[in-house]
Amino acid sequence: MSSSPSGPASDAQPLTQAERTALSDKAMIEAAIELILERGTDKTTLAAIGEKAGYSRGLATYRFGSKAGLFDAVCKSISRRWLEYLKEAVDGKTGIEAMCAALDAFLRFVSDMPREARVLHILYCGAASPLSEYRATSVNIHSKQQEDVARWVQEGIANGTIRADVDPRTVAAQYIAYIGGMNYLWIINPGSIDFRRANEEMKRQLRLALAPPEGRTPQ
Amino acid sequence: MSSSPSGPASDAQPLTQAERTALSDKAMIEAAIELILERGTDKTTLAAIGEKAGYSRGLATYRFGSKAGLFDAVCKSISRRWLEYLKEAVDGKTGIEAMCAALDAFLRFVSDMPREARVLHILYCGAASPLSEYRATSVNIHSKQQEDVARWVQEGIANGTIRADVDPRTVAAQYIAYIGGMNYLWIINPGSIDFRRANEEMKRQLRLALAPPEGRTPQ
DNA sequence: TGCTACTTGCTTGTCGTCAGCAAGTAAGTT
DNA sequence: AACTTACTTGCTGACGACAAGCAAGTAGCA
Repeated sequence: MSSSPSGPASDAQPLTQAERTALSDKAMIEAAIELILERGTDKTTLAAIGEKAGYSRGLATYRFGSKAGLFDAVCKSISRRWLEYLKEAVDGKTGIEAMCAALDAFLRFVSDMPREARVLHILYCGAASPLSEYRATSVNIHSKQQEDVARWVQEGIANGTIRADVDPRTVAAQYIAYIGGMNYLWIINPGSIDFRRANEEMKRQLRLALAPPEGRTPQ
Repeated sequence: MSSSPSGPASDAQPLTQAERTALSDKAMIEAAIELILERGTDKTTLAAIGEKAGYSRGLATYRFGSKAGLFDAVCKSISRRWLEYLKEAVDGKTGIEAMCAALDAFLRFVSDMPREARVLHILYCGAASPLSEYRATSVNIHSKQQEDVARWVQEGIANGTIRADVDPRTVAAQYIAYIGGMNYLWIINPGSIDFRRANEEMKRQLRLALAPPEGRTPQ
């Protein structure tokens, strides 16, 4: 705002059109994250986002079409980063091990990028409202994650590390619900949750609840 | 709107002031619930609430002070009804039995009053936003519920129905998180959740995870 | 009981702000 | 130089919030 009168990158050689949009997109998404953290979604205006990003008040609307469109983009941007954490942690694991690894990955994500984790959840919450224009994004991400977890459970059943009488889809829903719910409690009242301890406890309970009755059956 | 030109109760003897406000309050909260279900919080206007309730566009603002004030009132109104369900179901129970009874109560609440359950969750979601003016309400309710659950766990430990090495506060947070998370998944994508089945599964897992290692220790 | 002063419930007029749009300007591309 | 794309500016309708006014209920006093 003070150093660069014509935008956030006025120096050096000219940028290509693609580079320009990528730059302004990124700046606006970053600005949106900060403003949502500060004021929440309601009190964040498209004009403020554009200007905080170093552009005009109109750019956010022009680029993303609407407030919901912009939030959708922020949602997708942060989700992508979270999925990288998840992918790396789970890698080839299955069954209970995959579920525990995912819990750890989530804890790491929340520790490394608390701002993004917070904003992502705030946006997911917005998706609970009827007629929400980015509900589809939330549904897709949650469905995909549920499917992933259900597959881990199924594989765990197949190789004998998970008792055979649980329903993979139900367990998956419970698992995703637990993570989302903890995140909510942490967001509205951070002091009341010992996230690390809850995670350790949860891993223990997963083993207790999902392991086959008497030691491993021979695989 | 069609039958009563001067409000929702134009017939019979005149009402006292207190009765009049009670009536209009109730009408507006009911109207708000319907509109939130239809359009979500963002697209519900104070004017629409007042008019749907059979009054003027200005009454909702006048009575509740602001949009947030109105949502806070709706939140409290529905919470009160939910707590009645909870109280009746749990009654004098403790430990795992109380936790299972509360799960059943929640399922019953969602079945009996799906509209209210939905709206309550939508409002709780709104409380996740920074600067939310009814966040305090959500925090209070969730804290109180967490304390209740922690007490059940503690009592369960005391009478030997719950293993002694769990942390009541942590278990309580997980339990509340689970319920809230399931509610969210159900709201954004009702088809993907078999609520009843998940409940049965959850009750089984609570018993597995919280019961003492080898049968009951003598109380 | 009837009259008057006062309080409270509710409505209408108005203002500032914001999302969204359309027309215009500047920067990059061929 | 002609064209496309990135971005800005001017504008409008809608909404939240407020304030002034009207009407219905209440209380004091004969």
